[in-house]
Amino acid sequence: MKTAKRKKLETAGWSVGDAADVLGLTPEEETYIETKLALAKKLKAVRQSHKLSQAAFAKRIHSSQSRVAKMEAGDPSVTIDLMMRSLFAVGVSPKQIGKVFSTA
Amino acid sequence: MKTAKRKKLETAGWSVGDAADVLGLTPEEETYIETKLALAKKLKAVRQSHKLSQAAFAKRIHSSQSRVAKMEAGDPSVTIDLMMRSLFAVGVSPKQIGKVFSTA
DNA sequence: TACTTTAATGTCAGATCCGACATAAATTTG
DNA sequence: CAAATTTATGTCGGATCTGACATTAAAGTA
Repeated sequence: MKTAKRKKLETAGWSVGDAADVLGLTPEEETYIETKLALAKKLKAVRQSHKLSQAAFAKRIHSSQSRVAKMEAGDPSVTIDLMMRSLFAVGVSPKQIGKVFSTA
Repeated sequence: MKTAKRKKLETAGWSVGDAADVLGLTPEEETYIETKLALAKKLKAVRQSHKLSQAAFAKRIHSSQSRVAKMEAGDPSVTIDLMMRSLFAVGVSPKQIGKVFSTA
């Protein structure tokens, strides 16, 4: 099943650059996952730079610890939408997010 | 109601830069909407550059004409997620999308 | 080591989103 | 102008996402 495949891929410890070439994912799926992982990384970096636990960060963005963990893991159950809204909520600008994509 | 307010704002012909200051939206809501409108604009530009009708474009991205119209209008019922996946589906790279954000 | 804090994983009900359809409005074309 | 094409708007069932909770695993501390 496709979702399972994705999950496996995402949680298996791939670094941001290399999710691409592995299994039968379409190019757009690969790109989507890479983008998500790049945002996940940014999210974690921002949280840590504020010296917040996942629980504290969750409170800040009106979410829950478990969902923050899933965001940072690039879990299939979280959307880019939520990640971007979370970044906005802690003051990261679209321009800064743009840089994340340029790196992806 | 908040959603209605958003809809009104988005469909009232605001240009990309100035959704910000109007009604009782939180800064992150404003940023979210601005980002969405920037993506909407990009989506329309890409579609037109390919000389495709919304219907033809929809077929290309496995969606429907009505949803494409809503995407290009920045309708509250569409997410940034869908817009980005649509852009990926027609070959726009994350880097190119990054530029869109830098402009937002 | 035991204790504390933090992070990861699974699940679920309610909320939101999506494609599709119908239909109306607008635009283009002949 | 009328016909054809394209775009806009409203709605809805099914699919997906979200916050919350429970539980476990891991990391830090005394």
